[in-house]
Amino acid sequence: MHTVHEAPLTRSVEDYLKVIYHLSSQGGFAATSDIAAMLEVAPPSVSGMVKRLSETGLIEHVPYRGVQLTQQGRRAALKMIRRHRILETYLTQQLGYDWGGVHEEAERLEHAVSDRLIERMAGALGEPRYDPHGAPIPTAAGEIEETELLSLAEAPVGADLELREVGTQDPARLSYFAEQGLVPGARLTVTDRQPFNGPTTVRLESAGVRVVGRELAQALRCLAAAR
Amino acid sequence: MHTVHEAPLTRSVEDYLKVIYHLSSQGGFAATSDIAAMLEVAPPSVSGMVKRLSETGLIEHVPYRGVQLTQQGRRAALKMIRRHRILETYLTQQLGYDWGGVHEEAERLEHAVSDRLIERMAGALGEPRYDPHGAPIPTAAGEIEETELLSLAEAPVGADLELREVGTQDPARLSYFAEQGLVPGARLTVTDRQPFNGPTTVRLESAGVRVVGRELAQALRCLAAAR
DNA sequence: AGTGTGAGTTAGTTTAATCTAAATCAGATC
DNA sequence: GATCTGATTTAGATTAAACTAACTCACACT
Ligand SMILES: [Mn+2]
Ligand SMILES: [Mn+2]
Ligand SMILES: [Mn+2]
Ligand SMILES: [Mn+2]
Repeated sequence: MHTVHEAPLTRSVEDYLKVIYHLSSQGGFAATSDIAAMLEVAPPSVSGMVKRLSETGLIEHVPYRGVQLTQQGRRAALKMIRRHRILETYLTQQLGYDWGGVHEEAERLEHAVSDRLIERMAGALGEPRYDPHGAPIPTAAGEIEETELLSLAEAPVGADLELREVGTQDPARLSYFAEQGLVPGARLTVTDRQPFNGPTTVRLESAGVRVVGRELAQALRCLAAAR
Repeated sequence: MHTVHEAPLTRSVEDYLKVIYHLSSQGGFAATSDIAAMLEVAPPSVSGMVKRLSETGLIEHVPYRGVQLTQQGRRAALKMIRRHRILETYLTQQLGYDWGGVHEEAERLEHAVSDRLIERMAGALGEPRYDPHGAPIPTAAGEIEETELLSLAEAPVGADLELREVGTQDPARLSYFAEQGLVPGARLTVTDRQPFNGPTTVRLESAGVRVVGRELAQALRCLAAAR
């Protein structure tokens, strides 16, 4: 089990790997333009980086089709995702950050912390399994829980659901969700959906009725509630 | 009090400013070769950076003599030193780091944290005034305590002293100091000094006698003890 | 005053990461 | 099957930060 040389990755490389992980997690290829959009860089910048990453063996590139992570790349991506989510959890629970402001801070810190620090934070938190947005935290060994979740926008009327994960990192949306009681763990029943991409209406178990437009509903990822 | 543009500083620039601060804190100029040695880069790298920093107005360069910080540069340096020392204190007090391992971690984190995070950490610690090595922490406003300290290597025999600051960041030396009880706050009396740069012998108020070689004694900075 | 030496600077190269402009590809449409 | 179009790649430039090799300066010593 001797790991070879392992040149340290740059901040840029680490961010590319995370984005490629997210874009290809449903099995497909990550497209150049999608990577560019998520990282807010120009497409040629991505082409350049893609060449270097595939020479290093972190990704597989099929020209004009897209990229996928190799085993090595996936390992590195999951390590960064663990760092990011442990940091978000720590900042929220120990330093009073709210779940809107935490992403930006973690986005920078994830590249600067040592493994040691992350494990100390995880220890102080009692090895948390989910971040403040409900996203699963990969283990130090690189395993991640993969639960099929259903977005609220496509849940059938009548379904009893548990909100598990809030899939946005926009502070404004997050603070709106929080004030609506739409947070991970919330129990709800879908009572109505309007046609033509219209809003979904839900009844929250511990609060009132909420009408959620399609765009926001897509970010709310749920699981059939245990009853 | 409107601050102009303020382009964000790079990691490199921030480290240069800190080093220049330390090298010129006794009033003089920081020499190119000293900067190079402390940052572990080649002298021409320093010359190049010096040109850029003086164009930006962060330092004043007198060719062949050295550099000094401008007001703006000093402000930026003190901000980094605050970050570094708050981080060291936080890692030590909240996350179980020992005072040997903490410097390296802070050296990277100081460039990634936000002002907000630093102030949260400082708040959680009760606005600490000294870091784990006894070094004063600049305030958020950029003020730093400047106490004249006497190195143990030059303290007269017979002096009653309080050890205030341990001026090294080498983990091996730090752990040796800790096991000898030579930590900030320790009270001691100088009982002997051998000639020709020989060792200093001290009696620790709450422990026994210690013989300290010249090199280590120079790192122990003391103040005449209040009695 | 002349000279030697070490410190400092200049010149030129390298690598990572970005950009814009231009060329090319692949798949959809006619 | 030819053509259009948007996505992708290539080409070439820029900036930060480092390096080595070569040159130059300041100053101490003779
Ligand atoms: Mn990041
Ligand atoms: Mn998150
Ligand atoms: Mn640093
Ligand atoms: Mn310190």
